[in-house]
Amino acid sequence: MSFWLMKSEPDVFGIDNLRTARGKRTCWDGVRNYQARNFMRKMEVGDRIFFYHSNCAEPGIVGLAKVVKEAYADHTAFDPQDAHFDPKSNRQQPTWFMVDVQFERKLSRTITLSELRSQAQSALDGLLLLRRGNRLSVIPIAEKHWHYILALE
DNA sequence: GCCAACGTTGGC
DNA sequence: GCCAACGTTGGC
Repeated sequence: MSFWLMKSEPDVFGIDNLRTARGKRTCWDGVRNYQARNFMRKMEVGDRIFFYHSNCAEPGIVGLAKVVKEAYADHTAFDPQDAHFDPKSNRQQPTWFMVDVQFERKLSRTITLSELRSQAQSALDGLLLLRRGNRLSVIPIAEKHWHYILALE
């Protein structure tokens, strides 16, 4: 089993959108970055996910989710009407993939980015989320970091 | 293959 | 709204 962090903008799709989605689950479509795509293709059913709110007043981890379907073609790349349409991707040989994720629970409070950053030099050394200039929307989390961060709740 | 221009991400 | 960081594109 592996551990991940996935970013989403709360104004677009926040933790409450996942909580109230049908089956409390959704397909994670729209990823158009090769590194993030490659991480998603490594995901397995049962993998744990930190749900992270980005581009908002208080960026940080707000909930937990899990992988419920492994990577498959992101159909939004085939739709010319979709904002994430990519003419280079096709059904025979898809460029982009998505996984399905399911809500587990909200945290009792937001574990903020600044809080994580304050420990970047010690307990959370090497956390990719804290790497300078990092913009990846899908990030692997070391198991020891996962447990440490959860204990901050 | 280099690199400038451009678009996007995301913290602040 | 600003801007640094980064990825992608396209001319050469």
